Amino acid sequence: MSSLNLYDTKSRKVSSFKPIKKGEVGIYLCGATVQAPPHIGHIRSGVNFDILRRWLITSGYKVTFIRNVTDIDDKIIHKATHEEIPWWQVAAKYERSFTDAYNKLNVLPPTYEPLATGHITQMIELIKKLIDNGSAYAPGNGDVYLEVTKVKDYLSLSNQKLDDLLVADDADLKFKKDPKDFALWKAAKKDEPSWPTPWGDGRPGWHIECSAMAHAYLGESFDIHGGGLDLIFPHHENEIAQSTAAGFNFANIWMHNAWVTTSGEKMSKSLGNSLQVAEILKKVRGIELRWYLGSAHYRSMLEFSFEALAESATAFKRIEAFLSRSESILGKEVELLIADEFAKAMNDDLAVPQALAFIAESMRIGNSAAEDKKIIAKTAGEIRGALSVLGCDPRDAAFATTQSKNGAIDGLIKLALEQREAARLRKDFVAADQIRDQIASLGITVEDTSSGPRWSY
RNA sequence: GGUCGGAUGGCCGAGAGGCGAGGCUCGGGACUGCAAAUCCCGCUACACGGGUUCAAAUCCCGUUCCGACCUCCA
Repeated sequence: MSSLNLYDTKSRKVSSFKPIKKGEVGIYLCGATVQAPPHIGHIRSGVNFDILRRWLITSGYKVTFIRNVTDIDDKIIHKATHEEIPWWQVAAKYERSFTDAYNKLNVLPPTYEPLATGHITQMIELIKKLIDNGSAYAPGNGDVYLEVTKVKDYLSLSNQKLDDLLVADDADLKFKKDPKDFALWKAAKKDEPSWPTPWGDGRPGWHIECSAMAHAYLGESFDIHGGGLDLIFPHHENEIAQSTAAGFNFANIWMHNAWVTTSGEKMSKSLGNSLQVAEILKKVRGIELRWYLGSAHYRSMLEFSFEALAESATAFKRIEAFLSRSESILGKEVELLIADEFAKAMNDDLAVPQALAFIAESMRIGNSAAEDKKIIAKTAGEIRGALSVLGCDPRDAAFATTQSKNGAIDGLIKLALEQREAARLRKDFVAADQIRDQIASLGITVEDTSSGPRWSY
């Protein structure tokens, strides 16, 4: 069996994955800033990294997966002020909407999901360390800045030069030694939430939380750090700066997922609510949305359209139908198998599109096999195994439906179908079709097969 | 200005020197009382202009267009 190769943003190459500790993987994923409900771009990131995680688990690794929640930032404060409610109510509300979206798309809960505001102590410790070793300074206005010119290899992740960066027009030159120095800690403005520190009351800068929490849960060095493309600079660059300035090795490899785009552009708030996860789930099931979001390679832009989503859902239903047909032929639940070809695709930097081609080919073989149980068990098993890694196993409890498995209903349908079979035998097709139509109007599909009628919800 | 990605058939979406990934849609056929499902066949694409090569969607040079980031961002 092949072994895992992953693309690293820093080296810009695909190379063999070597965990720091044999058999174990530590992953830190930048999660949501909970200031609005999730749109499908946010959740694509969750799905992409969930596929990575599931593949690592399937490959035999013990995975520690940390995904943070940023529950304090400018927008949260702004929204709280605007809505006249405490900041933590804003954060809690949207944190729940993210959790709900993750659950509906079968994104596994992280091993731990730390909140930024729960780790102020760790942040203060880290900042102290940075001040003590001369990497950071507190100019007396209550802020603490990291001195970027003192950081070795600053901007190596995004491959930029410090001098090439555009300087923000409103850069504070009164207290900053260099306009590109960034805040580790921000002094509290009037009526803002704050925490006491040796430098005065304030709140965390944007990047310090991830350095502090990754350190707290994964240690000084860990395997994979992930997030969306736009986090490369400044967020991840600054995380690296803070962590390495503190003497940590930090992340070994960096993985970034690409956007969900609309009309070729990154999603923006101007699109309104239509692309929020909750809205899309009114049109398709969670498993279908997940299938769609996971189907493109994680480093490729995914051009969203409702048409493409609907087509994708159609394709997925075919696979589901194949699995349930297989179950009825086998007379038992399909066993999960991992095919070599599927593993090979996944090991190649999670080449999901190749994996999908494998699924399509297996399904063709399975469908052509009539009722050959050996072939059905293999193809259906390998397909279910693949779906499971992709988080789209229809039998996964996360997608449990409320469909009735009531014996009385099953019996009544069977009775109706017997009536229809009788009508068909006496060539009374008008009556037979009438029964089928009536059953169909209840949302039940009837298919005639060589071994009698088959029905499904 | 700097950094980084794109452009592939009706649509989505892989590939990165040599047998046309795959899916969806559409058309034809097989099967079927019909329908559905399934299978088979078809729809021969790689932004543009040069070049390298026996061979280029893929490599090189140039051009056009689109997008992302440059301290709010998945």
